[in-house]
Amino acid sequence: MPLPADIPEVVIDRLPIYYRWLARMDAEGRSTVSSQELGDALGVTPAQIRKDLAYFGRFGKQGSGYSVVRLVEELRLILGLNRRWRMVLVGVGRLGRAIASYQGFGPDGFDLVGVFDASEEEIGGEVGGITVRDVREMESSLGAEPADIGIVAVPAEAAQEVIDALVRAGVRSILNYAPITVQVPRGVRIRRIDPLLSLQSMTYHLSLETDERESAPLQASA
Amino acid sequence: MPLPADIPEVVIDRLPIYYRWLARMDAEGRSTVSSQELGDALGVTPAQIRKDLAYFGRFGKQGSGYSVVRLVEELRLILGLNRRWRMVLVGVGRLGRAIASYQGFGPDGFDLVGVFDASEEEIGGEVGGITVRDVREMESSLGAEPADIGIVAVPAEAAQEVIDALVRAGVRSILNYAPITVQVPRGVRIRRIDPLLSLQSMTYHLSLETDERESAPLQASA
DNA sequence: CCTTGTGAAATAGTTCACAGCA
DNA sequence: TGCTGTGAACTATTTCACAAGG
Repeated sequence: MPLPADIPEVVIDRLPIYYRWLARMDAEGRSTVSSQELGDALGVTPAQIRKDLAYFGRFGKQGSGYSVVRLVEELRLILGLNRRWRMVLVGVGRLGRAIASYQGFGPDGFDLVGVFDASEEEIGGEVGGITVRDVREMESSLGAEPADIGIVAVPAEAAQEVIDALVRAGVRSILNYAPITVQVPRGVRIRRIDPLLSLQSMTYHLSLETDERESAPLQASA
Repeated sequence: MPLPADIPEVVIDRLPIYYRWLARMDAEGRSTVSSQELGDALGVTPAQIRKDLAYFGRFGKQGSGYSVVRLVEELRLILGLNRRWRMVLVGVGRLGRAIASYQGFGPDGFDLVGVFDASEEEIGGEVGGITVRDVREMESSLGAEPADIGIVAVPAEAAQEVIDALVRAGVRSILNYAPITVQVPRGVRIRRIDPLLSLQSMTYHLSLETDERESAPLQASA
């Protein structure tokens, strides 16, 4: 592999989107695709797609475009989807249970291998087919059986503490569902899944539109 | 209000993050905060915070910083959080049910006012205290009782169709939980909640780290 | 003719650094 | 003194536009 220099994060974020569409096309038997068509399907400019892919190699053929199978395979390698990843979940409230029972991660190479909670009532119980362990023994558990990714689904108040523990346990990538901004040391990667933030930025635009609509008659008559 | 020109989307996306932290500080009785402290808490540079806020007005005081209550109130107005928003949910599978029963939206002004599904077995049932209606009557239902925001939690195959129907029904903001990229006409705002994409971009970095660690000894000896 | 890969140009976003005010 | 608001400088990202290859 070319093992690239430093690729902008935005580029990395788009690759899974390309990958998903291409994998679907591949499953449907499509053999080639142009940056134009891929871009049309995904709402991205063709130039951007070509630039993004060019960071990693020269996968296309002038005149015909990209081989779908080839590109799927390249993206699998680039994104590290050619192996399985071990995830642990912390928090088995409503949300944690929903995540644990979600069947959509497994087929893509993500295995839930551990579940932790702080509540006496949950510890020892079973969630998503896995026995819930005490979050206080998480650090030592992960020492013996490391995990690649931590999923945090605890209340906001507990999130920082849980994330600190995950980091101490050597987890370098965290998916945070708790509605709070937490600190992580350099080298640890954290992503938030926070629908409320999305809703609140959407209402900014909705409010603007309402204001415009209300003031439009005034402007028209002015 | 200043009713600003065109604010970059990234700025709008940060406001709810500021808002959340400030609301918490306000609840704890904090009276003022500097851009420095806010930035430290949220992992943002102070200059960025000042620039972001300056798009909307001059809320700070030299020497002392920002009044927390004042800023919370300003952000409430800017983000349109001074009123309630009507949301409809489409899809009552596992994920849809989890969303419907999530109690975290209500306190922030988001009300679930309608739930739709395509399955005969679900229609007429109850989810999150609301009767599930046939998605085929969604358009006319929303004509009578409009909604501001649509939440899509259907399988990927159905998502585009459902979103088209929401758009026809006049919904201008959509939160898409379906694992697929869909098309919306200009003027309609869509945000995806897609944990798998986050995981897949995290594994890019995880793979890189693994590669580095493995090749480090070779480099050291070279 | 069609479509890639890519420098160069353009646009967008962030950070600096400091005047000015409390 | 401490901190905001803000032009100016810088950095990042996107788009353009075209040579070159199939």
